[in-house]
Order: sequence, then C-alpha cells, then structure tokens
Amino acid sequence: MKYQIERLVQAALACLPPDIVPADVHPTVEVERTRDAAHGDFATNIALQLAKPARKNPRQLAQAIVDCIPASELVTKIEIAGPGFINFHFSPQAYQQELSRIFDLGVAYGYNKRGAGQSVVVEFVSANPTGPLHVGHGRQAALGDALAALLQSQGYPVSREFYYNDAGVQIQNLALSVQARARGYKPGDPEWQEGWYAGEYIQDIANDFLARKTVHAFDGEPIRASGKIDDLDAIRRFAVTCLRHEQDMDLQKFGVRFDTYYLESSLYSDGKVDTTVQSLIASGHTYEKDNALWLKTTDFGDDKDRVMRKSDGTYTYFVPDVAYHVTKWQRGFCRAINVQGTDHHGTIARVRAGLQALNIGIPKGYPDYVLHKMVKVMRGGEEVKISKRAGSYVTVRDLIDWVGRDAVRFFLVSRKADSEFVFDIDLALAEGEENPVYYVQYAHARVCSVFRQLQEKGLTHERDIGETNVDLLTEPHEKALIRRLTYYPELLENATHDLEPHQLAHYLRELAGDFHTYYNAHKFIIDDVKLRNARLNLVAATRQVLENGLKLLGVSAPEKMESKKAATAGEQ
RNA sequence: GCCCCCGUAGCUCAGUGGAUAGAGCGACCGCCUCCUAAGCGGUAGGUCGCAGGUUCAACUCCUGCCGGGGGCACCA
Repeated sequence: MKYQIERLVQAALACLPPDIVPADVHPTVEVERTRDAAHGDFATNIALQLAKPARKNPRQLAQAIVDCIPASELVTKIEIAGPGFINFHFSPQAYQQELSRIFDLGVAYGYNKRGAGQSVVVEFVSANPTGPLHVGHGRQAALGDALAALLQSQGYPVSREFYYNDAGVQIQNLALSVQARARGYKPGDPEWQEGWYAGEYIQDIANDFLARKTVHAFDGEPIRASGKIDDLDAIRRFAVTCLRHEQDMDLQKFGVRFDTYYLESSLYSDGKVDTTVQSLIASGHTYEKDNALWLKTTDFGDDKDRVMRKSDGTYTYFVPDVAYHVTKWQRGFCRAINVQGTDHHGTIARVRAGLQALNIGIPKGYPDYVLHKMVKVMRGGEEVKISKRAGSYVTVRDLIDWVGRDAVRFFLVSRKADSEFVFDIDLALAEGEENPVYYVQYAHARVCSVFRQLQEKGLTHERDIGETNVDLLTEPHEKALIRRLTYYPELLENATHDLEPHQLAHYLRELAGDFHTYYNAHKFIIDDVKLRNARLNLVAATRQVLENGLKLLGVSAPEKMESKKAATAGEQ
C-alpha cells in the first residue's frame, strides 16, 4: 500500500511545472504511516523537504503537488495539514483490497520475495559444550530463530547455524573437571583447581563415564564410555558428547532447530586454519615480533595489532574464527549474521579485519552482528548470578519448565537486543496478564471462539458478502484495526531490515489490544447479514495476522486458552 | 585511560528527523442477564540524564559532560 502512495507522489513531482523546483534537486520521496488516524492513513513530508530549495512557502508548495497527484480509486481524500504535510485517506476499496489479500495469501500474508537469491547464514547460540544452556543462550535462541524467520519471510534463503567451540582451553578444563569428579574430588578440595567446572552435571557425567554408559549427539556416532579414569582424551570425547546431547534436548524443547552444525575442531582437522594463516601471511599484512606472529588489524581500523600465533606455537582464538567466516563466504552466504552476547564486542573488528586482509572479495561489513546484553535473573528480589564456572545458574530448561515455552520465547524477544533484560522468575511464574504472550494468544483464541459460536448458531461466514459490504465498517475501532492489519507487511519489512524481532512482539501486543477493544465495544454475531459478514471478515483477518506473527516468533496460536489455574486445581 | 551500548511516567519498556512523547505493570474509579472478565473503559503520573550545535522541524542526528552496563590479555 505504501508503494502505491509513493508512486502517486512521484508521479505528481514529475509533472510539476518546471519553474517550481530547481532541476538539480532530487528529493527522496518519503511516505510514512500517520501516527494519528485523524491525519489519514499515509503522509508525506515532501513539501517540507522541498520548501527551502524551491524558496516557496511549504503549504503553497504542498498545494501545487496535490494539484498534480493523479486520481486513484484507493484514495478518497488528500489534505494539507500542519506545516505542510500531505495526508492521504484511504477509500473502503483500498481496505477491501488489502483484507482480501490477507484471505488470499493466508499464512503467507506479509511475505515477499525481496531477498530471493541472497543466501543468509544466521549463527546463534553457539554455546561451548561445557554445560547446559543458560538464559543468555535462551535469549540468543529466541532472537536468532526469530531473526531467521523474519529473513525467510522476506524471501531470503536462510540457514540456521550452530558453531561448536569444541577445541581449546575450556574443553580441556571440562575433561579435567570430569576426571577429578571421577576420582572423587569436589569443588573446594585442595586438589580442585580454579577454572574447573563446579556444576553438579559434571558429577553426573563422571558417574556415567565410570558406569560405561553410551551417549550420542544427534549428528555423531554413539560413544561408549571406557570408564578408564586416566584416559583424558576418552573423558573429553565422552563429556563433550554428553553436553551436546543435553543442549540438543534443551533446544528441541525450546522449539529451535538448526540446519547446520559447525565444529571448531573441524577447522583444524581440515587444514582450514593453516590455509587461512598461509593466506594471511601471503597477503603481506602479518609480521613477526617477540617470537609471535601478528596481524596488522590496524590496517583495517582496529586500534591495535593482534597476535595470531602465540610464542608457544598455538593460535589465538580469532584465527579459527576468521577461517570459519571464510567458509561462510565460500559456502555462498552473501550475508552472515551473528547473534552473540555483547562480551563478543571486542572480536568484531578483528574478524572483519582478518577477512579484509585476505582480499578475496568479502564485503567490508561482513559479518553482521546482533549483540545482546545480559539477562539478569531475579528471584525473590535478589539477583541469581549467571556463571558457568560457578555452576549455579538458571538454565533455559528451568525457564521452560517454570513458565512454558511460549512465554519464555515471547518474553525474550520482546525487548531490544541491546537493552539489559531483567527476567523476574517470580513475575514470570505468576499467572495472568504479566505475560504479554497470554494477551496476544487470548486474542487469537477469542476469534476462534467467535467462529465456534457462529457454527453453534447454525450460521456460516460468507466472505463474499463481507467483501461487498466492507464500507459498513465505519466504527473508529474497526478503522483502527484495519489500519493495524494492513501495516503488517511493512512492519515485517522494517523489523527484518533493522534486525529487530522485538518490533514484531510489540506489534502483536498492539494488534491484540485493538482487537480486545473492538471485541468489547461491538458484537460480531448479529442479525444484519451484511454487517455481520463484514465484521467476521475483519476478525478472521485479525486471527490470520496474529497466527502469522506468532509463528515467526516461535509461539503457538491456540484455538482455546487452557486455564492454568484449572489445570493446577485439577492436579490437586 | 580507550572502545561499544544504555539513560523516556513510581517500575519494566516502545517511540523509521515530523503534528498533542506512548504502552504494560503498579495505584485509584468504573464495566459480566451480553461472541471467554486471561478482557474493556476512565483517572493520576513527564524539565525525554545535563549543556551546547546542525535543521523549516530534535526524544531521535553531532560534540562535550554526568550516571549505569559491557568490552579492552601471547584467555575462548
């Protein structure tokens, strides 16, 4: 709808008398949704933009533009308001056209093919297999999955990828921790070293290892524990597999699926790390100093150069990171988006610098980062510290068990990624309106209920009758709801462009609010056949958009609300 | 010390350079003979951290301060 208005304005500008606007002025036509319904549906500030270069009064200029706007059946009224805005009011035909689109497109309403042919890889969670997923990973999972879904809605072929840091110091510590537990040591014992993992799950893994149990991650061979307590390699393989399996279970419960899993260790075994190092040396952006190999990241905007190969011969972490991102590019992803915690901020400049140094055609801003802030977990008015090493932290599994998957997913995407998130366990545990997800789901269930009632009364929903009588929808509540519904495709476009799923969560909250207000103010199942079907069309379209939006966030759209209280009462 | 993010109602947060800065929660007052009250309506609550600058127009962009968080290792 927006583009149709833009075309009208552009056509008007094109046929303005040449003496009005200097020929060298080429303004970008910006058409925006109005904030206030009294201002119509769309507005443009073009006259305000042009007033100065044209040396004209903005309102007079606006009038000149309006005079040139071609007639359109979509627009009933065009008016000049305020300092020189041009406001467009849509006709019932325009509304009807868009409502029909919602019915015709169904679950695909809001989708477009803008991103066709531009493959995107979204990397998220990427937790080290050293413990269960914590709430920070939950935020990443909710964010990353929603982002991927948004990109898909805009036509981008998307791959969801999980990168396993299964090489390095942490994994060694994991193996040592399990070995120590298997030998009967505990955190706090003199033998227990700093940096080892203290969580109880380490004891569980140690027990399973000694019991020679078999585990397998979804993508690997089953591994049977040898039970040999001195075989650190065997312990490491077993422990990593155990934890990968556990993380898989958590993600499955969270409703998040990945298309690809990439193992850091494979970068070494495939020789990709070495190849990358050789290419970087060949590029001339490296030098030896203090017995170490350095990369001149300052050539690419970093504030100081970075060590690639330490004096002990091992690589620093960012070398495999660069090698990994080279594979993303080589695998055909013209865009890469990494969802990570803000603690990864320092790595951005280095990875990008490394990719630029290779000079193999990777764009400058590759990859994109969506960094999220910490999730602070509150319980009983006190903060629960999140720390893998301390072993005491709230896991994704805990949250799902306490408040349900839908609430956790909706909660975690409902805020901007770069704002700190306070997850109050007590609040989330409380039943009722505190969880906005209920509010949105209830709106969906209410529409479903209306149609159940309709059926019980022996009536049917006649879409055609509703469509021919769309002009009967004249109530302010109806107009507001229609405005909101028809904004959905633009909302998805904006949320995707900005990589901000929270825009969708907010939109759904507002759409549900418009519906609940309407529901309370008017009845839908009425005797007047024409008005009844017009209203049923409107609420059916509302249900469709609610379903579509919730789906993108990974939240269910129930046809009935199951009372938690009743369920609890039933258990007692 | 340097870099990034944040600062908007009592609390949690929205707010693509535009028109009278908005929700939810909490508080207070109302609404079930009526398609689910998990809902709706209303009232109260603001020097948009401070000070400059750019602009026809600044919560929004720029600079500097103040306050909060995170990052700055031959750690990953």
